[in-house]
Amino acid sequence: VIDIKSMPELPEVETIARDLRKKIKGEVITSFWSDWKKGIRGGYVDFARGVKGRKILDIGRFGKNLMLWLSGGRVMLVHLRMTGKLILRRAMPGAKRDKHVHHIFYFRSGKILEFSDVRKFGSLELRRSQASAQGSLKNLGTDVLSDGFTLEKFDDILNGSKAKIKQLLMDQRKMAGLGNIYASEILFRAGISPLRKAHSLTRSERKKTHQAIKDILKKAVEMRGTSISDYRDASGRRGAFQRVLAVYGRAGKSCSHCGTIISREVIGQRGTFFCKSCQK
DNA sequence: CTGAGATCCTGGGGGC
DNA sequence: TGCCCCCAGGATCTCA
Repeated sequence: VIDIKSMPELPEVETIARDLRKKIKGEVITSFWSDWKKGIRGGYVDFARGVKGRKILDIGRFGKNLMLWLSGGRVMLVHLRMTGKLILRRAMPGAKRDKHVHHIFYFRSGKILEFSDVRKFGSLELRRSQASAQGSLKNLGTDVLSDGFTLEKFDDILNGSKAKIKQLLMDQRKMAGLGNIYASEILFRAGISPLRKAHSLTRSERKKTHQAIKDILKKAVEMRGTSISDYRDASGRRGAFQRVLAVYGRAGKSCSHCGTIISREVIGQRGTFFCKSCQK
C-alpha cells in the first residue's frame, strides 16, 4: 500500500513521479471508475474509454503536473492541486471506499490507484499524443528544476515585471513548479522581501534568489518533499522538509536567524511569511 | 501580453 | 454542545 498525501509543489510531485515509476510502470489499466466527472477535462466518457487497456509505459513530471505516458501514444496529465492524493493499494472487494476518493484506476495485476481529493480542485486529462499533451501545458513557463532555468532566463523573467517578486515566483506562466510554501522559503533564503517589485532586484539579489530556488528545491526533493500536515511519500514516510521550514507557517514565532517575530501578510490572495529584518 | 480579481470546493475554526 | 458563517488555498479563466 502506498499512500501519497501532500500539499504538492514541485518536490512533492517529483517524489510521487519517482515512486510511481517504480511501482506502476508496466501496469495495464483494465477499467476506470469515477463519481466526479467535473474533475476530468475533456469528459468522463472519452477518458474512461481512452485509458482502458492501455499500458503505463513511463511516468514523469512537468511543473506540478504528473505525466503518465501510455501505450498508443496517449499521455495522461494529473494535477493534484491542493489536496489531491494518489493511493496505490490492492483491490479489496467489499472494502468501504473513502468518501474523498473520486477516481479509481483498476490494474490487471489486481492493484488499484485511487485519486482522493478533499477540495476537488485536482484534475485528470487524457491527450492523444505527446504533441497534444504539450498543447495542454503550453501556458506553463520553464520548469524551475530544468536545465533551461538559467540565471539569464530568470533575469529575463524579472525584467519588466511590475508584479511583486513573491507573486512572480508563483506565476506558473512565467516559471513552473513553485508554490506558496517554497516561494516564502526561497525569499527568506535569498534575504529578499516578498513585497519587492520583481524588476527592482539588483543583479546580486537576482543571483541569490535564483540560487535559492535551485538549492531549496534540490534539498526538498532529496528530503522527499514538505510535510505540512500529513504528507506521505509513496512509502508512507513523512516528508522531512517540514523540519527545515524557516518561515512558512511560523507567523508569530521568532526568526531562527535574528529572533525577530515572523510576519504574515496576504500578497495576491496568498498567505505570505517573512522576516522583516532579514528580508529587505 | 500583463496583472487583478473571481471562481471552484469543503473542512474546520470562530462566534454565539 | 451545536449551529451558522466564512475563510484558505493553486491554478485557470475572464476582464481591463
